[in-house]
Amino acid sequence: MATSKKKTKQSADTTQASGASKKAGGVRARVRAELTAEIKAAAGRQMAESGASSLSLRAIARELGMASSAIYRYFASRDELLTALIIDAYEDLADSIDAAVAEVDADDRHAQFAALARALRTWAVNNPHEYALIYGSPVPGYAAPQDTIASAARVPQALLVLLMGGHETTKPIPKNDLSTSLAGLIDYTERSIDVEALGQGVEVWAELFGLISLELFGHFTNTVTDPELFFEQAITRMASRVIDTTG
Amino acid sequence: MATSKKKTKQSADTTQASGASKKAGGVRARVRAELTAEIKAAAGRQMAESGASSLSLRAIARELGMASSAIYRYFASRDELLTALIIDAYEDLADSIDAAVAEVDADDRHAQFAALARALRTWAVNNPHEYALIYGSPVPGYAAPQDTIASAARVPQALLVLLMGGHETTKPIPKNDLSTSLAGLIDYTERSIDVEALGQGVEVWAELFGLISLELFGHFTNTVTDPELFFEQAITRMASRVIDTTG
DNA sequence: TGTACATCAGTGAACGCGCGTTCACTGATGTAC
DNA sequence: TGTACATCAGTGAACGCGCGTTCACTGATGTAC
Repeated sequence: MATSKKKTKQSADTTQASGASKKAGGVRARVRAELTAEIKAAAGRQMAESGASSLSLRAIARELGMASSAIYRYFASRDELLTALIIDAYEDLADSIDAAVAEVDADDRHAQFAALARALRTWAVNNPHEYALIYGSPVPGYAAPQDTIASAARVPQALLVLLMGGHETTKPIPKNDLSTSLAGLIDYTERSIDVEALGQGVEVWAELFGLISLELFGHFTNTVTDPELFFEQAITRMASRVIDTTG
Repeated sequence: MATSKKKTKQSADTTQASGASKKAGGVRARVRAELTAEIKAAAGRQMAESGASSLSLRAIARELGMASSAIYRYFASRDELLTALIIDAYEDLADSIDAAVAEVDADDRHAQFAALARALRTWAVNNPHEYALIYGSPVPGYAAPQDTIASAARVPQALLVLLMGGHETTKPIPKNDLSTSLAGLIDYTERSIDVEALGQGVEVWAELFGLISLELFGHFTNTVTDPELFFEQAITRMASRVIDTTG
């Protein structure tokens, strides 16, 4: 709006990247979507080689055989590309988990939890750099914008749904330390879940990420010899904690 | 040894950084140790601002008011400095934990575990970048050398000692999935600990790091409203798991 | 205690590199009449 | 169906930056006799 209009035609050039084309079905729009995907794919490949923080727009352009400046037709900046990758990672992980849980008998909640846990670890092992991108140390100088939050929430949401299945309540939320520390979560679930069960859920959630992070980031080397096997056994114990709790 | 000796005097220049001075008590050696510490301190300050992966020798030199090449009298490369920082972080954390545990009655193992857990989280909260450096996603392009392993081991060692106190055994190790997955750890403890207890120990260990990582890396925002309070409650439950198990 | 020599810390210039981002441009594709 | 114009994708040069590392050097500090 308040942009300077010194030059005649091309003054709107700068903010071009973010806006999609008008007609969703148009040829141009389709080609644009394809190239956007290709850029993200190349970025993913690069991340797999040297990690998220050394992701370089120039290297991506090189790989795709285009001028480095051309990337700016698709992403306004390196940060915007990073954001897109983060969202994609969350969405991909959430899709994997949802699909795995959906394949299991809805009544067998132990099995559902096991499916969830396995899907989480499998995705992490197969996409270690994407995992590090979203659950490892934050990329320096990058601040995740609001856009990522909705996608990020989809992942724990899957466990929350599981909890809801067995620990619904209409009782008033007790006023204690647990309800204080989990205030945000309690609001998020619209006060429909037993607080003790919610607490166990968060603990198990943490253990899942702890197990996966310790494994992926190399802290199980020479001690936990077979992390997959250990994970499998931990699943059983975690399932008990998260399913069998009584509020 | 096989280095080219084109020039007369200074040919041994290159490998100067790693070798300490001869006399430990000499003035030069003391000054050298001080400056080494100052470099590491500056590096720490820089890390606190922008993370470990953007650590720059030039920036450190600038902060200390010296030529960037002078750093090479103290550290042979950026990687060597990183290694030193990693070792320092492990050592500092292990010292904190050991000190905290030592302050508690040796017979009260619940209290000992609580002290350990609290010391771990407190250190992490106070040194978030050091924590990320050692327990977050690995710094791209950096491979931790053997030197770090001994220091790294000191941290879980503290929990192991706690476990040994209550779950010593001379029974033969059973041949099952658990003993297979934990083979490395079992060897490390010289087969003197109950395997079930060891498994619980690893799980609790993972939960501790999961809780801290999720908190520090921003995944508790808006859900776990008071992470410290929640951690405190989780400690009690984790202590039961790790102390009260019977093999 | 004094002198000759070796060692060491620190300098400043330079090499070679890669990066994000901007800019004015050319040509192709779409749109309105 | 054809023409005029606006939009868009992509180019290539350039700006300005910071980085790790090497090198030949100067001067100060330590060591051996």
